[in-house]
Amino acid sequence: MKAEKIPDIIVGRLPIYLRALQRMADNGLKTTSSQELGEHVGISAAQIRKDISQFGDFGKQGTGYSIAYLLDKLREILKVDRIWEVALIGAGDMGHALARYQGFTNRGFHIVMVFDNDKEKVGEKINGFIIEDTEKMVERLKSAGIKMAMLTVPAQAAQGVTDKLVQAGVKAILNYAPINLNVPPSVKVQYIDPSTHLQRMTYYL
Amino acid sequence: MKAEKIPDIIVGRLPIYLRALQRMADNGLKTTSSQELGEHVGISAAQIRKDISQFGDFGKQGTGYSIAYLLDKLREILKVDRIWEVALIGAGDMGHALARYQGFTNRGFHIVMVFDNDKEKVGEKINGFIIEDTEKMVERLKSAGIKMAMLTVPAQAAQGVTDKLVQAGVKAILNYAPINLNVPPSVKVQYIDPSTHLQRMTYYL
DNA sequence: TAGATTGTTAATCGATTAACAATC
DNA sequence: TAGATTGTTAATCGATTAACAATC
Repeated sequence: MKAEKIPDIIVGRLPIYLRALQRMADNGLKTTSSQELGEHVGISAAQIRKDISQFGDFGKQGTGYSIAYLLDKLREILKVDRIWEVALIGAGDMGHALARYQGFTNRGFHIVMVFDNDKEKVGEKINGFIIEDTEKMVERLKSAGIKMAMLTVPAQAAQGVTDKLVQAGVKAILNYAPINLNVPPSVKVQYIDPSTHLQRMTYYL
Repeated sequence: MKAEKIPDIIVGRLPIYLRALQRMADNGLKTTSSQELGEHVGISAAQIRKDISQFGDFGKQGTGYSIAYLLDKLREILKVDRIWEVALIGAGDMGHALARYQGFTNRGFHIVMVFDNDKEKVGEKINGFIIEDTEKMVERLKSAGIKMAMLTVPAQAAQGVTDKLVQAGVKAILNYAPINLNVPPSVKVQYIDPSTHLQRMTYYL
């Protein structure tokens, strides 16, 4: 185990391992090997061992990894051994789909607030949440100490909302708007843009 | 310009450049430089010049790049100088949101079919499309010659549907199900899993 | 014990950056 | 012309793979 700074590219693979291990556990498996896990996620066994060994000696020679133990450790490393409260900004179609999405449960996340700047929508209920006015967002996020947000507003509104999120102390943004966001280095952004993802594949067609 | 094989990591950045340039064009800008584009997308000027120069000499010393010309070239390279017909499999919340999504227009994609295996949903209309039965999917995709699909079915159904897509000749899959898909090397997959994306950020919180 | 598989080292491979001649 | 910026080369940096001693 090394205590040095872990490259971003390795951190990025851990959730993939976590997801595959979770699935193995759900299927009743008890142990796995770097070889087997690698086949599941399409990554070489050597790389998986190297990645995991950055954080500790979690395996056993001859038998591999205890799935339950490795799951625990990965959740701990990724800090998803707890539930993170997430704000959802933008109550359009995509916002609605995320508000109803079941896939956050057991993965460490829970939507607790929904905002929209459309006065017509404010006050409406969506999956049990009352849509709140974006004008009150900074105050609400600050007082609730929320660190994560999902952004499903139109592209032209995204940077403005982002500035407010940063101001409110949000440190991680999952951005569905098809635009690059400008944030200070202390704030992380992940991008989900279906068109961009599709365009990564058309080159090969 | 080199005619050699282009690394996947470079191809993956082109849609980001394309999106930023599109935005500049929308804002009425005519030319840009690797420096300026780099500031927009958070990539070094040197890398942008190197990436672009893999495909040709599209810039001019002293003045930079014509935005319109570079847009044309990037669209051509990425093969989004045409409209790709895309099938949507899974008419749940996420499927509905994608069926209504406006962001595919002008980016090279058009949803033309929607499938679901729920007999209750089959026949229903969603954004003008009639939801079709997954049983008829392979035949329908084959005869329409569709090469791209978006998958928004539950995780436990995803691999089965994927096998049928591959059988139908689909070569690019945008997978929203939180599971790794097994496909032949000739088929490309891109993954969108909000929980995985969020978990890439919690490590830094 | 024999077989399997880890963690780690060294070698290889690939990607990024810095620098600058060419030239618009 | 002078200033700006490209395309490209060489240097640096980082990531992946192969191999194997350690050991369960």
